Amino acid sequence: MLADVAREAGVDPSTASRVLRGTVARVSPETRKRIEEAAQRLAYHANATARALRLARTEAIGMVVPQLDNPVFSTTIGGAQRAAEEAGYALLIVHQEPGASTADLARRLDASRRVDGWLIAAADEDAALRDALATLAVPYVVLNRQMQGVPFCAALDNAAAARMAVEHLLSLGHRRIGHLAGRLQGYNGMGRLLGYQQALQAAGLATHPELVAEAGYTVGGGAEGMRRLLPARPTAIFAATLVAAAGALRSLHEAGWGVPHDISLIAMHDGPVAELVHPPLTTVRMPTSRMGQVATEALIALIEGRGAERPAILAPEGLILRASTAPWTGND
Amino acid sequence: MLADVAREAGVDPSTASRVLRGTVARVSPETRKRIEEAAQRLAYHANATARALRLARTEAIGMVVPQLDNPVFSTTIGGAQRAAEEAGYALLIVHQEPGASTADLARRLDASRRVDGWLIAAADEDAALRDALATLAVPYVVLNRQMQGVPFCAALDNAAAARMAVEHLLSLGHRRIGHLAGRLQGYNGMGRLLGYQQALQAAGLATHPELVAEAGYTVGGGAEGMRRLLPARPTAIFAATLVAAAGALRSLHEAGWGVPHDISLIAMHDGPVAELVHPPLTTVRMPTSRMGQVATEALIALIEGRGAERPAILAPEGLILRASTAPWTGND
DNA sequence: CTGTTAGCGCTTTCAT
DNA sequence: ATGAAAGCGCTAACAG
Repeated sequence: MLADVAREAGVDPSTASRVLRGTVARVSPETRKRIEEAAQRLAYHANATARALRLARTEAIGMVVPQLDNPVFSTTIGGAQRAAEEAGYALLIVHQEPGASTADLARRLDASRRVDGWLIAAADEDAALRDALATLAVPYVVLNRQMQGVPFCAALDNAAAARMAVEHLLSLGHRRIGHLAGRLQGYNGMGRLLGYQQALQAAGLATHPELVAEAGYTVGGGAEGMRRLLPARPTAIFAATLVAAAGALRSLHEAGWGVPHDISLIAMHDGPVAELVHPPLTTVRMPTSRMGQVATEALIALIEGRGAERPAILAPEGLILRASTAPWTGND
Repeated sequence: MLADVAREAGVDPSTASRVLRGTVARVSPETRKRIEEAAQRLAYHANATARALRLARTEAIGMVVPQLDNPVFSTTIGGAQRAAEEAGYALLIVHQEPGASTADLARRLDASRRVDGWLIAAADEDAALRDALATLAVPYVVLNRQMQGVPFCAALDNAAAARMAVEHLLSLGHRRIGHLAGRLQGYNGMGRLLGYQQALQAAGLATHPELVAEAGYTVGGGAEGMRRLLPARPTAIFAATLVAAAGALRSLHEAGWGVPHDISLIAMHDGPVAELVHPPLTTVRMPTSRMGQVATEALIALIEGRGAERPAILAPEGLILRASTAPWTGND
């Protein structure tokens, strides 16, 4: 209790508060010293609840995530946590159950004023989400996608990542490059497809519809998509996600195609899974942790009235070369 | 604001509070109705901060986790989140950075009285953790291990899971069964080794030291451990974790041993990774989500003064049969 | 059955 | 430079 510290130092609580909060206070050095020592001795830490009530700021931010066990989100949380802690904020995680509408959940917590702002990492953009965001009483920031009319978004540069992946394959001599796409309706899936097309175009290659299969974000989808791509006889594949790539690996194995001997495979996103499969996957590493950090910093800026900058579209961190890609030597 | 609701309903705030909090209140039905309608109309939700200050309870619990991207922890968080929400508590995640001492982090938050209790999922038990726990001002519960003198622990029944795995291999006719162990000093690694030995013993088989290799919890460790096991010519392996199993798969592949043709492989813990590798792994599924749930319920009981029960040691959920195990047909 | 009163721990004018 | 006083929004005695 502050009162204890004040008593111990022989001053009024208000004076102790001034010192301990580091206000621009005019306090005599001796008094300051006495108070600081007393606080130290009593291991004083301000009661966050009382502060929050008085200041009308909780110094906590909430984060809505659709899945915890997806490395993309868990690393994003890591980045957010670090940035929050850095700025003295606590991070409250709200795991959005598959059923629940994204911000329905948040809304309840929002109304109870437990947090000063929201980080929203929604799986999908839908009208319901938009509506919910509009009713939020506190600032918010959207992660992992851009959305029109949202104060701040932090997203990955999907097109650049896709280009980087495809350019790698091109540099290895591949010309028939297939794409296992994410959801073609979604922000991220769309961006990756676009980058894939841009890279081919820049290399003077035509894009063939039969070289693109929507695989979604599951192993089964990846396996199934790969099977559909096989007849087109690609010599290399750019998979939109690690999970889809793992599925592709399975189909290729079943079909008797050796990786990377018969076909090269590169995936977007890096993570432990890339080293667990055989062969280990060459990937494009994305700054997911940074995305969490950037979003959190922007949110805190918003909360503290320092308006946020424009949306952050984060460039890929680079290629991680492993064993799943190799030069094309065959006669195509 | 409560005052608004009270005004709208033409009553005193205290009366509105009584009704809205569902206190055992003697309030006339009409008054109650007026208040409830007013609250509805104004979309009233109590300010959690003010409540917390008044009640000296935040209705939030904190959870310390060493890693977010480990499926064991992410599913545990999921279970905790559900139980917390069910009981009206918010869940505050504190990601323990590799460097930071487990509860050092918690301690700061603890002193600020942001949470009513702690869920501690520590990676390791050490003296520092014990000391830190002892200084906590609020109740806590330890997950993923048992610790002497801790009010409540929720852990997995490692021995039972190991027995289940080994018994499966035995039932397939295997007799030379190796074990890729976790950390042999750790609670979980030790329990798994014990169960492995128990199952062999129950089957009247001797345990051979050369059939056990400490692999830790990394791919590299698993690969390396498997290499050390090879000379002993096991016909089946029980791996303490999925990650170690994935590493083992790599070594086996490099050594030219076919799975499950030449050797069977079963791992503890089930998760997405089991289906990503080739062949898909047979596993023992563990109730990690339930562990989070049970721990949270016990913590809330502790917080609310209903003393918690004895430690919960959770039995495995069962065998998940995939393609990495097969009957032993060779001449051993 | 309902209103009055006090106070949770802190910060911030406003006085002195 | 420091103290006194008020109040953030809510709940729980205590009165009536």
